[in-house]
Amino acid sequence: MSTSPSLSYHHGDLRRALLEAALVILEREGEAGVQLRDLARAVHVSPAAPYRHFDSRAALLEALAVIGFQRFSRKLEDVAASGPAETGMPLGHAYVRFALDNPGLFRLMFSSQLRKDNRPGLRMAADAAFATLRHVMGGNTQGQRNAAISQWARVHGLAVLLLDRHIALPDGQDVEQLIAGVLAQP
Amino acid sequence: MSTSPSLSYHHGDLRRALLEAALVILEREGEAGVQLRDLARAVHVSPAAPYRHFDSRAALLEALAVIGFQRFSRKLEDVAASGPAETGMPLGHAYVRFALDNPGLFRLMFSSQLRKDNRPGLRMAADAAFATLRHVMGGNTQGQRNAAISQWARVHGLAVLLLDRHIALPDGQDVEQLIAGVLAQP
DNA sequence: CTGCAAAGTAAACTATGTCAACTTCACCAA
DNA sequence: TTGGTGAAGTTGACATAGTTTACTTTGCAG
Repeated sequence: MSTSPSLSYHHGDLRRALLEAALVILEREGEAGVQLRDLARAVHVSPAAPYRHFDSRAALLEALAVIGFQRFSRKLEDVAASGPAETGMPLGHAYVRFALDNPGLFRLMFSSQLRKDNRPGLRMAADAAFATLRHVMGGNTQGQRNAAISQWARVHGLAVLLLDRHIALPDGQDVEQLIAGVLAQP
Repeated sequence: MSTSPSLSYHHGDLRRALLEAALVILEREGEAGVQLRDLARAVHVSPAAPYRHFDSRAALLEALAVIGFQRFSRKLEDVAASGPAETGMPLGHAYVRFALDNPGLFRLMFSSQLRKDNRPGLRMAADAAFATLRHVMGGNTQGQRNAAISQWARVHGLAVLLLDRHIALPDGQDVEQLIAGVLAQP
């Protein structure tokens, strides 16, 4: 999958290579571990090379987060398409599972660092993903809206609290059981 | 409240002064804005002075987060003490309100950056705060436990999503109404 | 009065993001 | 074929922030 190691002056697909390397590091060391110089070294280019493709480190992180939202959105759509959504449970489960499967990415997507410098791309990607949610959950009246937000908040909160290991697992119970148990609540 | 501007060589209460300055900056610029050199300058000491009181920047941030959890815990206890907790609503409301009133602090408390370097002090402060929650909500059976976690997750998720402005307010509705509406859901 | 340890200072080291000036190279018009 | 041009990389340097080491000041115990 990795680009052919053309030893030429030009890398050929540096942007993608940087993002791939960044994703690996992001999951292994978290956002702070994603350093432009390291990425450059990992891909065998000079420290300044990434600037041909990203205005700044923040821009690269934004690109990562956007990718994250796209994958996230896709996952949710898949689930929504497969089942007729009797309950929101499968959707909620997919939401939490995505977070647990991509901890670094998920945290980056909801990082407040990125939110500060108002990056329209990120906002749009996030809105698109949430639009999927909103569409699936439906609800026009205020009551339905509140119910939908309540569900969303619960699922999101569960994901975040599990990610940060704030919820202690009772011995003999695995995460899946816990998620199912919590999402089964009214 | 600020320490008397004793122009002496020794500051007198540098640790507290640093934390106070850090809290202000934390709320104004977020975690990234909390820089040791800036804090030192703000308190009129040399850049290395903070190291007499904190091993590292991370240690200072941890101290801030611990303070946050203590305040948080106290808020929750106050609410729990005042009302007989018919519903969890007042507690949940206090939870969300704390987040909205102290955005920088709240985000720091749940920052994954700090969690990485396993800081026992932070973990203990967090556990103490959550113990309050657990105590108030009660619940020994697995069903009760799941219900409690469900409530907790919903409240936490609501706080986080509101902080990051991911929940759009319908026009003519303020945040309080939204919180009440969501927490009123079954 | 004396001396010692706590609390600050000064100066330097390192790492990282970032920029400016230069270089290569693929590609295309003449 | 040739020559130039712009995109993509390189080199070298700068600024800033965290951190360390060696030195200085000063309150205070004995």
